Amino acid sequence: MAPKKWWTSKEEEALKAGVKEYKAGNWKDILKDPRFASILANRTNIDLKDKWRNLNGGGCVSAGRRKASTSRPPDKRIVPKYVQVQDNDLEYLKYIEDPNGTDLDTMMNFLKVRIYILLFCICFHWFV
Amino acid sequence: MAPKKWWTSKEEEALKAGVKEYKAGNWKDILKDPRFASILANRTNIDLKDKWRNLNGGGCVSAGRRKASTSRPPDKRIVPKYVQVQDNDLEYLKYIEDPNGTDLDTMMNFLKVRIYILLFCICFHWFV
DNA sequence: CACTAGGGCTAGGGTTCG
DNA sequence: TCGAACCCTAGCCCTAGT
Repeated sequence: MAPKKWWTSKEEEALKAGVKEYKAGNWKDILKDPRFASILANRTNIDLKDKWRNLNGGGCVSAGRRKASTSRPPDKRIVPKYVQVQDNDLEYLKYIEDPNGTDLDTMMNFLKVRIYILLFCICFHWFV
Repeated sequence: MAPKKWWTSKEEEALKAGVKEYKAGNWKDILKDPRFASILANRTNIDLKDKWRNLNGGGCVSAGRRKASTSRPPDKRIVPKYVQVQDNDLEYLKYIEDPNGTDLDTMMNFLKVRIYILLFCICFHWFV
């Protein structure tokens, strides 16, 4: 088995746009489109098919049918090893590219930059 | 939820022998082996995997899949809806009580307090 | 050989129950 | 509360059919 390559939002959006353009099933056509080729460079037509299946509830691709989702609603509970992103946190994260989430290190770097800018503004204000 | 079927010693020994033969991760191969098939008749490959995980303290299970490593490296991966806590992030989080993690809002409030303290120290230093 | 549909498999986090 | 057993699903693989 190859190590899992998790789909990024960018890839997911490219796939959705590709399906909108070429319809589901024409995976190779999507891959060959120059608009999506670079984004989906390390995805195969099989990968596209599998991802589309997952996006549609794991059922079959053309006629979706699947039992009701049993997934837990995104409440405020403590999540071991993970920090859950709440809706009201989006304000803090809106400048981070991936809307689906990001690793904490990236977020921390983002916050550091914000702090440095804030400090610079304060210093500038006091000097002039 | 299905009623729990507790593992017998015989099943456990068969699982261990199967892992010795086929390496952990090849659960279906173990089930198909005639030496173990009858003993593990009412266990699925998922059951084998889960049991092996329990036998090994809940950690990583598959050390020898036939084709390649399937385990995803635990670094920097993008996690939709979740922000993974990295080892080098513990520095930021060590003052938060819950060792298992916390929701992002709590962490953000913690960071805000740290920033206010920092600003106060700077102001104090400049005034005196 | 190239491509797609669909079933099957594993890993790993989550959930339930004793 | 804790852990064994079970559930859920993303991503990948395998095979049949065209």
